Amino acid sequence: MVYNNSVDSKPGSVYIPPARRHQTPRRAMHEPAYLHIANTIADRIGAGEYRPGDQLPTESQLRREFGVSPATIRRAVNILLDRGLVTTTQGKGTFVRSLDIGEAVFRLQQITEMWTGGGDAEVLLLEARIVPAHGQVCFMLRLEPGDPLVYMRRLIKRAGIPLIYQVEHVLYDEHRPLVETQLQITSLDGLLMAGHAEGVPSGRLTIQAVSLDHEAARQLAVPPGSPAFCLEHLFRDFEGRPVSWGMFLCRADQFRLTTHIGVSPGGEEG
Amino acid sequence: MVYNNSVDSKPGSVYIPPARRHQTPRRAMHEPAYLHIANTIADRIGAGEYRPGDQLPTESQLRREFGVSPATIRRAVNILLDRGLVTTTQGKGTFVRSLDIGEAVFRLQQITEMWTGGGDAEVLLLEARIVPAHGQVCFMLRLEPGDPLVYMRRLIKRAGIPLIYQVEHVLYDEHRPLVETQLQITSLDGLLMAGHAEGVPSGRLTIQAVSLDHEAARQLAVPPGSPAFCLEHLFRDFEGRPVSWGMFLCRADQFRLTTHIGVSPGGEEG
DNA sequence: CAGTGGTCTAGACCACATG
DNA sequence: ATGTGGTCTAGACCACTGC
Repeated sequence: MVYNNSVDSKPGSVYIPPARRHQTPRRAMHEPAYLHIANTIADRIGAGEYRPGDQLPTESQLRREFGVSPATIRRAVNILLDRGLVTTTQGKGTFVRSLDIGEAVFRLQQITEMWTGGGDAEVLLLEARIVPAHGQVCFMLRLEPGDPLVYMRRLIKRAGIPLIYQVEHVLYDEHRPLVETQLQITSLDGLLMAGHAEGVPSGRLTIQAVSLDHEAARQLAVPPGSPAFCLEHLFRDFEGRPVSWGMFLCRADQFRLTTHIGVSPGGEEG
Repeated sequence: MVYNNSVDSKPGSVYIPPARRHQTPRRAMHEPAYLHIANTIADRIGAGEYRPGDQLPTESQLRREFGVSPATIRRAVNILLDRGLVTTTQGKGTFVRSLDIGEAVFRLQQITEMWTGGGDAEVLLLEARIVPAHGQVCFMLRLEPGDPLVYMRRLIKRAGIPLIYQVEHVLYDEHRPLVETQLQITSLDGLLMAGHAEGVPSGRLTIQAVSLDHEAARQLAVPPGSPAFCLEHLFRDFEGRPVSWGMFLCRADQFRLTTHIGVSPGGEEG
């Protein structure tokens, strides 16, 4: 079957006629069945009805209980699977996982929301000039020492409080309008969009704890040696060549990452 | 339709006969079609074939191109969706997203792997005693001041290097065998399983940058004031009551979190 | 061998957006 | 009204596990 006929709707088929199709016997409407099923099972796990190590009802049993097709059950189980609540092994069954700290994932969005949430944040361009590459920058951006690149420093403030001190190196290439674009970025949206320009499809981010040096501490208005998150970023173009490298230094007293493991706390209806 | 007949296999149905069923015309075999399609599209985005803002081919076009059913295309698009590569809006289409730093997610597994990867890590129980609750612990575990709880300190070393200094408070309840279990945990697997015992289905984790105080710095063999990751954990039982609160202090020079955004770098076959 | 999860099909119906 | 994504069905086939 090549499956290239146009988008169906030939009357008289192998389908059950529209008679007695459940219009919306759904529980709260506008919640898909697969989501409802996934949430229901998750709630049972959270309530201890299904305990870690237990085998879940088989998909046949589940589809009988919920009265849906196999595919819908499969989709629900897949959701639980990548929520980390269960494991499945083919031929054996689906089992409730015990809680593993390693499952936790932290979303960087929590940090970016800090300066996109309220509209009163501002970006100050402290410095921007063309400098010759040297030291570690050469290695990160794969440049020869002396190659020109754009060096920039920015400060992000909110309600008068400095939050983030950013240092960035960008490839200097007169064939790309990158530089002009970069220099003008004193808006927030621009800083969030990686590379701040088109042609950047991928990047690597690293976060670690650091102590602030004198200059960074001065800009962030904290004592030297204060702790901070260091968010290092490296962006590449379509050919995989690095085009931008830098770091965001985030005051530790202003930033934290929080997440939940196991059954989510915002457990709505059951 | 109640859909409770047993698991099918009645011969002679509405299905196309096994004649000319593609056994494995799959590209590298053992790769599902939906995954292959998702990866193929992701590669095109990474190569700049589909640019940010562009509309992807409609699902009808895609299913013609790949010769699969609508459901398979949908599944592939869903994968791209929660990889953050595209957005979909009903009635309009599927569009390539421009890279957003906020999309990044960091997996805590990177940290736990540090002491589960090699087998030469060890856990030292520095202290364990029953103390009356006081101060912030009362608030976190919802206790009255003076209520008994178990106070523990542990040190995780690897290859002789101290990596993590852990402080933990656990509810003292003689009806639960929690205490005995807790005290014996000097193994790594036990530390990873949240709550270290059954009955803990959910938890909250927070990570932030801190400066080490004298005691922590001494245990970790670094100068006081050195930076560190502070991983705070709070676990709850099936009724939602907090049962355990503590923190892992991780030497900054030993731990970092790395992630990738956009098209993944380990892009295999195209 | 039967039971389980994993994949896929060929449609249908719905909700939404646009001209 | 047409085209888009979003959901779902009824059933098939496959791979794996365990008896």
